[in-house]
Amino acid sequence: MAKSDFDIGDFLPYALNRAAEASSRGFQRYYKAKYGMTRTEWRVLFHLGRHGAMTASAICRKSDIHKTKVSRAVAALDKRRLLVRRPVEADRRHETLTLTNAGQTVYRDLAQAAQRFDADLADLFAPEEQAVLRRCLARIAAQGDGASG
Amino acid sequence: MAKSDFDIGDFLPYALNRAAEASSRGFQRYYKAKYGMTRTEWRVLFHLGRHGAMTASAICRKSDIHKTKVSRAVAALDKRRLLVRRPVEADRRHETLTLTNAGQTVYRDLAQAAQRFDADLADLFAPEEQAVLRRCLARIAAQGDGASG
DNA sequence: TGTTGTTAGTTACATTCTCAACTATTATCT
DNA sequence: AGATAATAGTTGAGAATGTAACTAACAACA
Repeated sequence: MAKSDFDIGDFLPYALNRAAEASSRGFQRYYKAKYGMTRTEWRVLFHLGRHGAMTASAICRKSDIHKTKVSRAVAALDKRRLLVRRPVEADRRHETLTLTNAGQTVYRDLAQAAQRFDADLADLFAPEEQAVLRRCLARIAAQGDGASG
Repeated sequence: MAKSDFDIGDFLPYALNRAAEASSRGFQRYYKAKYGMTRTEWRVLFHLGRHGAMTASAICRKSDIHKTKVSRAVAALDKRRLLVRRPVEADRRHETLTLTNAGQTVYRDLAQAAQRFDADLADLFAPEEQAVLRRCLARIAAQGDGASG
């Protein structure tokens, strides 16, 4: 059964990882150099900028980021005054997170930069290829844990 | 220019990351639970198992893993007696790394497991889709740093 | 031979991640 | 009401990573 010539380059998770790292590098350098931001911080900022005020746990659900990472990212963004936390009256375990004006400015800048990087990447492919690629990626992500053993 | 409805899900590096993480999870759990291994350790082991004895710097070149990570992974594998280091007579800066019998056993087990996981993933796609996917991933990885601004 | 530069690999430090334990608040069930 | 469980979010310890500085061995050239 096991082909002895199975190479690590054939291993899909490996190929995905390398592509993910390569494609992230440029944008990562951008927000790191310009705002000293972490990937998690950027993602949290993005969710708030794109979808409006929400609680930390809502971000967790939407993004699949672990709550400790979100918690720390929120603390960092709060410290830099890019967002404010407001306790929810009805349930004081929750805090509503809202971007400040400064936070929205950063969000807009990063969102635009992200679009530029994305467009550059998209140039590598024909439209049909890109469609297939995105479809495949979505399917892999959706399949979640799956994969027997 | 900037479409305001640009969503994080549309951002290719993000989609790649999620797919990479989702696809890695199962296998990662496997080698972590069974051998207490790190991803870097597995990769180093794999290179040695697949391509035979080589030096640490050769592994760095082939795998694009940073030398400090390789160094630590080699130390860990050495400690568990999965490989042996043999200084190269002609140039004593080098060490030849060779898997022990125990190391080869682990390699074979992990290589087979990797193939199983890979096959399960491949089942998500039609053959043409899979071809396109792999081609796209290779192109992204190859493009390396690229991406202008 | 001695100086300078390069390469292989390790070590140190600061940051980030993971995982488990913890506090505070609300929900449930009797 | 009172005990128990669940949820939101934080904190702390240990592992993993990234970056830079370091040691040791070789190369090249005066």
